[in-house]
Order: sequence, then C-alpha cells, then structure tokens
Amino acid sequence: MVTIGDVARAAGVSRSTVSYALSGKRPISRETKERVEEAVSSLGFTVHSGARALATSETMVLGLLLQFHEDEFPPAMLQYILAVTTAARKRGYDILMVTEPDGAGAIRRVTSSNMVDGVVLLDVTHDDPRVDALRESGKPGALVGLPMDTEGVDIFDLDFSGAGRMLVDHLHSLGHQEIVLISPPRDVFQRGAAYAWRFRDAALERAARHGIRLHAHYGESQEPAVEQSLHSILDARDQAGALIVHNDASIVALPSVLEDRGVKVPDDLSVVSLYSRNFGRSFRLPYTAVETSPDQLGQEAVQHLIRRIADPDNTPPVVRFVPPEITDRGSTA
Amino acid sequence: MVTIGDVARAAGVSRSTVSYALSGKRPISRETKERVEEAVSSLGFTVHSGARALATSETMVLGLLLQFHEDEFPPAMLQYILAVTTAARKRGYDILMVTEPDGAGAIRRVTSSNMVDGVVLLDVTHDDPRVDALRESGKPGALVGLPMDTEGVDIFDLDFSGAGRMLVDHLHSLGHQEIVLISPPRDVFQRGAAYAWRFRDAALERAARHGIRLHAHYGESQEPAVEQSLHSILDARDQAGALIVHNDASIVALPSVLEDRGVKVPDDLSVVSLYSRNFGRSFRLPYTAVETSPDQLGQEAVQHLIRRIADPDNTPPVVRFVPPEITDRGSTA
DNA sequence: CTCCGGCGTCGAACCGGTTCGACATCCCAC
DNA sequence: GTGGGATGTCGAACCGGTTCGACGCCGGAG
Repeated sequence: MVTIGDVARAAGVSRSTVSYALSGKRPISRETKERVEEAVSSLGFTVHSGARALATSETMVLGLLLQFHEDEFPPAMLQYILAVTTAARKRGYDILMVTEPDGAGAIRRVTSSNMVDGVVLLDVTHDDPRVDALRESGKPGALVGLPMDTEGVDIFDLDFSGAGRMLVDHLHSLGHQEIVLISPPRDVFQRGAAYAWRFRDAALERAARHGIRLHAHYGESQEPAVEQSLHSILDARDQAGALIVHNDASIVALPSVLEDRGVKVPDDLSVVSLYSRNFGRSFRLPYTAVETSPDQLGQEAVQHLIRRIADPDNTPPVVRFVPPEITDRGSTA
Repeated sequence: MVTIGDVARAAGVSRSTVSYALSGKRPISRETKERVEEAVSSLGFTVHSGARALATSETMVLGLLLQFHEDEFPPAMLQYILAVTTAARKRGYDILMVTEPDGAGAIRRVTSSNMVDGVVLLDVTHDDPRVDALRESGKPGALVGLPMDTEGVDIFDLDFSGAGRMLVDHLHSLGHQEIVLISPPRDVFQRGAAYAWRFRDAALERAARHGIRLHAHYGESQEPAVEQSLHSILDARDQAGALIVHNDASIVALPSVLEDRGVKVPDDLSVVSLYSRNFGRSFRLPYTAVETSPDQLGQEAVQHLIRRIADPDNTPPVVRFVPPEITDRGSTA
C-alpha cells in the first residue's frame, strides 16, 4: 500500500508537509501543493483510516443501532435505515450497522473500542437500557423514539400525540361518533415503545372530549394473525363508521380484508392511518394518513449528531417532535 | 481512555506482556495472566480498534454494498441485509453499510482506506462495475448475484434457472397448458440483473419442451402501477389457468387484485411464486413458492468471505447456486 | 539598516496497539 | 556437569498518519 511517506518522497517534501498540503491546516505554497497533489494522484494515495483514527481519534463512522423485533413490521424500519445512511454519507460519514440483540452491550462495544464517533438509536423505548449505556459511553448520540429520561441525549421523533389528536379531530369534523383504533401489537406496548401509547392516549383523550366513542384494539404483526385480528375486530365493531390504523402490518393487510368483507372506503367506512409517502408507494395504500417522515427524522438526527460531534460543548440538547401533517387521499366521508 | 500501557503499569508488567496475555499468542504464566485480566477488568480496558487496525491491518469489519433501485421492492433487500449482518456478528465482524449510488467508487473508497477486510455485494448485475473495482482492490469479496465474469470472485445465488424449470414442471405435472409469467420490471432486465432472465429463459425453454404456452410479461415495482399492470395482464390472458409470479411487488399485491376480480385460488387459477418464508410472513402470501433462502445465502457468503480473509491463498473460488426447494401451500390445481 | 511578523517547511513526538528478537530461568537428558 | 529446548518476559521497532515547536526566509515598517 502507498503511504504518506511515499508521497512525500515522490514530491520531495517531508511527511508533515504532505499532511498539511492535503488538510490545508497550515499555509503551503502553490507549487508545493501542486507537486503533492500530483504525487498523490499518480501513486493513488489514500489515507489509512485506522492510522488517521489513531492520530485524530475521529473515525468518520456513525453507529446505527437497531433491532428487528418479532412484533414489528420490518419494511417500516428500512425507511429509517435508508434515511440515516444517506444523510450520513452526504456529510462524509459511514454507517456501522449494529443489530445484535444486546443493544446496551453493543453500544459499549462500539464506543469503548472507538469504532464510531457517535451513534443513532432507532426505536428507543421508555426504559431502554441502551440509553444508559450511551450516557456512560460519553459519546454523542441521537435517538429516534422517546425514553423516560431525556437528560443528556437528543431526541427526534414524530409528535405522535399530536397525530392522534389530529386524526380524531379530522374524523370528528366529518361527524363520526364511533371510531375503532387499531394500535400496535400488545408486545410493543409491553416493550415500552412510547409511540404506541402516546398516540393511543392522545386519541382516547381527544375522543372523550368530543364525546366520541373510541374503541382501542391491539393489532398483530405477522400473517396470518394480522388478517384474522382485523376480521375479528371488524366483526365486533361493525357499527363503527371510522377506523384509525396505527400499525404497519395491519394497514398493509387492510385493503384485501376490506375487499373480502365487501366494505367500500369511504362509503361504508372511513379509514385514516400513519405511514410515510414511500411506504405507501411500496404497497397499495389509498388512505388519508399522517406522514411519518422517516426521511426528515433520519436526516435531522444525523445532522444534529454530527454537529454535536464537531462541537460537543456548544451544541444545545434537542427534543424535537416533528409536527404531524395529514395527507388527504380521500378515504374519509 | 485507558490504554494497554495503563494495564501494564497496573499489573506490573510490560505492554507486550499484556498484549500476549490477552491474545494468547505466546505462553504467559498463570499468575501473570491473572494479574493482567484483573487489571483489564478493574480499569475497563478495551482495545482501540484504530490502533489495532493500524498494527495488524485487520479491521474486523466487512463492507456491505447495496443500492435501493426504484425498480426493486425494498422489503426483499432487507432480508439479505439482516442475514449478512447477523452472520457477520456471529463471527466477530461488524458491518459497514454502504449505499451510495456510485458503487464502484464506494468500493475503492472503503478498500483503499482499509476500512474493511472484505466486502459483500448485493444484487450484482451482469456487467456490474463494482466487480471490476473489487478485483482491482485486491480485497476478498463475496457476491450475491451473477456477473458476466466470475474470475477471482465468489458467487452465492439461488439457482434461478433451476427454479424456473421446477415451477414449470410443477404446473405441467398438474396438466396446465397455458401459463402467464410475471417477471421483474423491464428496468431490472435492462440493468442486467441476471436473475431475471435466468429464471425467465429457463421457464420459457422448459415450457417449450413440454409444449406449454408461456406468456411472459413485465411486472411493475411501485403502486399503483403494480396493481394496474396485474389487472391488464390478467385481462389480456384470461384463458390461462396458471400464473408464475417472479416479482416481489406483484406477489404482494396479488391477493387483493385476485379478490377484486373474484378469482379463486386454486380453483380458478393456480399460482406459484418465489419468496422466502419470512417474506411470506410479513404479508399474506398463501402461495406455493420456491424458497429464495436469503438467510442461507447471506450466511454462506459471509462464512466463505471470512475464510478467504483468514487464508486468501488456500481458499478455492466458489460459484454456489443454492438448489431451489418448493414449498407447497396448496395454491395449485 | 535593523527589527519584526508572516509564510512555508521540516523534524520529532505521539496516537495505542502488535510483534520480533533477545535473554534469563528452569528442567531434563546424556 | 553440561548442553539444549521450552517457558516466560522485556524492550524496541513498527504500523501510517497528525500536530506541535522551531527555524529560515522574505518583505515592509521604522
């Protein structure tokens, strides 16, 4: 491999001069800089990332921590992965993807060995053990999802409470008096994923205020249970005129279930949900929905994380809830 | 941060002795080893990965190169990502996920800067520029997908030709004389993704041998085009008694399209496809299908890659086609 | 003419590990 | 009693960068 010493020899200067010529951290004459650049490209020099990491204690790598739970719909997670990865690359960072089940241990591993300059945690739960591990590590971290204790960490999430209120208001303004809510599976609540109850509680509270009956049910995450649960919920609540679906697996399965039952949207039933534009494009989801904005969340998380890495002391802590935005696809009446 | 020097001082030995005590590459007495381990755990020592990478020129990181094309169904890709990641972690490797559009440049970047010990390329096409970049890099690489020139690289893929023959045979044995094939979108063929024509050509050839009429059509990748294309294909071929779906987006959309048309499977139409068991669990896919085995492919690719990293000279080149296996879900008659 | 400051470059130290050669000790076989 | 191999440890060199202090040179101000 070609080292900075080879470049120095070819250009007839010292190693430090090469380093300064490339980094620009000290003034270097035009001619010298040109000779260095010439040598670099003719020899095909690239910095050895390990050597640089050792010298600067910066790796230009971010850790992306996530887990694939049985109770979650994998394609939804993918959107965040993609958003974080492209946002990071655009700013010169690479992504180390860490998926092992022991998330707290994984954080300790990648931070204490200095593999990453910071981490992004996806799908953070109320009492997520990874958050403590992150604090102890002393490395900057950005969370997607809301933990109990937000001290010292930056949060980026959708305003699920606002989304719940917004969807209930929307249905209320159309005159609906009885609504069925399909929440994430029970396991998601038990794991402590705050987004599930933040949405549900806000929706229930808002419905009560309007004097609307709101029946909350748990959805499922894997077929064929998803479809069966939809059928039995709809059987039990066939007098309700509107449906709020806060569960990816259920919303994907819904079109075929409704066709099966001969239910027409929006004539027989109004349907609203939450999903991102791109998610809606992978499947056939012609429903009015709150945009979940994974692209925006991922990008903001990465951007802020990088700012904090660059200047840990002058970066104010952030708890950012992206305001919900409704996209009307005409599935309500 | 605590370095190997701190450990050495605490244990009252030299730095090299600590290194040998931890690596076991030279005999160290029981008492010394114990004192070192004691110091390590009380100080909380972890090796600095950059420093180790510099000294050993091994990073214990694998690059995972992939792109999300518009013409592909993202959830399908996810299965490979997951398989590769877990297989790597099980063997002590981390995964650097690289998704930028310029794949060849990305390979040069991560290999020449020594960020990874080897790479896994997903979704390799016939004339994939990444393959040349990989060869030039001199780093080991494992490909999923079949390039034109397999010289010097290891290939892991499903036997799509065999799968095509197997599904046609299956339908033929049931007496079908007219079959519709839904292939991946035209763009996938044009990009040179060999799996698309390997499957189609083998199916066509086999059908011809049996004297079966096989009508091949292109599918779509995004809604609402997926559904529209399914309808128009089925309109045009309504006399066919069997359907082979070789396209993830189309198979996911199929149940609701068939319900819409009042077509019963398998009474009115026999349906076969290709997808993995887990994929079938995320959606409602009650169809007889060839298992695409992303888990197995990812695991074999990683396993072989790691073997080659450890011993590049004594690792024979591999072109491995996983034999197709059919899972009968009763969707044919 | 001299002094000073900025520009451009160099050498050396350092980052935190691994590994090689050397050496001391001990035990065993001859 | 001695030679030799195995065992256990150390010091130094090295991996490939970055960065700090020093220094020579040049031009402008006084």
